[in-house]
Amino acid sequence: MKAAATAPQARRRLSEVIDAAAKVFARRGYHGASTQDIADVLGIRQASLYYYFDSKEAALEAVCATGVEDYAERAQLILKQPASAAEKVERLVFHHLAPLAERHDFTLVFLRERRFLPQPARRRIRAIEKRYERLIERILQQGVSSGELRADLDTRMATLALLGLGNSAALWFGREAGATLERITRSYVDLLVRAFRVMH
Amino acid sequence: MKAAATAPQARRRLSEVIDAAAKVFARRGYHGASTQDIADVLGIRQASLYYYFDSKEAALEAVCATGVEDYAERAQLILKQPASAAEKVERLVFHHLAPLAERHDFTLVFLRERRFLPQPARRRIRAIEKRYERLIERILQQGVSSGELRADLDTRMATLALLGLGNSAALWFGREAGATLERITRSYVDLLVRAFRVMH
DNA sequence: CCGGATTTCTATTGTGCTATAGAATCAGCC
DNA sequence: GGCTGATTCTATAGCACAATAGAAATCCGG
Repeated sequence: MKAAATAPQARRRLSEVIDAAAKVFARRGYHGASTQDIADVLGIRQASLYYYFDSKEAALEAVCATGVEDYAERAQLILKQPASAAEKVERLVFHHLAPLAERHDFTLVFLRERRFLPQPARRRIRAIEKRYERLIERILQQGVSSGELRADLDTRMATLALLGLGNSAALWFGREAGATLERITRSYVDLLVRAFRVMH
Repeated sequence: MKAAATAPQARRRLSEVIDAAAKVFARRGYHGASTQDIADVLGIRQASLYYYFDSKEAALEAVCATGVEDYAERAQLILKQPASAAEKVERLVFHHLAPLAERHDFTLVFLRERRFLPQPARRRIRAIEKRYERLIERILQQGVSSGELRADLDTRMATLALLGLGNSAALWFGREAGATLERITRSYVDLLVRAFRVMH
């Protein structure tokens, strides 16, 4: 980001530009998208974008950052809440999938294009991801300790499974007929809880 | 493909070229990769590639086709085999993950870059995918009918879950320390079987 | 309605890329 | 040892793209 825009109007315009970048990157991929494509969405000239960004890569980082933010914070809250392990898994899945409704493009760009970020930006983004992953794993370990989840649960693989399910849903969400957020959430929570909890 | 290469030597050389394309597309993404990059891997000139392919897009299709082929065939065999539903799920997962050992690049390119194929090629590839998906769903339905899997299982979502798990593993396989194919397979089979089967 | 700040514009530079055309080289066989 | 087809080469056309410089337009508080 170039200008330290603080005025609310400026902020809003900047977020419109980021939205446009997200839309274009999601549709065409980072390298397949041109800055001209983004400008077209906004109805401005290609060069005008450089008032908002120093580079195309900076635009990608802004989109990816929007795509990851909040995940770790929400997981942190869930970790601390007094609730059963099953409820915590449900909340994790719910909050993982919910952004698909309003920020689908950002999620897609984060998942597919973050690997093209230049090293420093990539590390910044990866740190947030890692924090989120660790929180999920701790929530599962909590469930194991309390005896609600199976003692022999491989919590690392379980974490990757939960993330894999959620992230894969992002890839076909909107193209899979009949797959509402509610149905996906219900199915996945059901699946994970059955797989994780102790028998009874 | 340009030349109808039939000599075994020519076939082998062509597959070397496709391997190189897979490697480069996997690393840099389709649009981020140049034909020069592929030529560099092979130690030949950029223009020489056009002896093997009519276009960069044709190279992508060849890689994607290699990435999907065999999946549907194997699922077809599993569907017909006399085995328990749990065993069939195990074989499905096993055969879904096994190619990661030898054809990781092809799998990655298929998963991430197939969407950039021109319409006709994309349809050809998608037809194979669809067939694979339908076979998985039929195997699950078979298990429901036989009473081995829960009667209230949402087989469509279960199919997407199985695929989502397997495909997400492809994305981090090789970078996740300690995650051998065997461990991943075991964890995922265990997870899915617990989630799908009737209580007891 | 003035003046500074914000936003968008025109114009351009330089680079990298896919793809084509046609020449040169190589391998095997008669 | 030269013919033949397969493979790789040189050279280049032609276009698209990211990014810069600096001028114009627009907006807003006083």
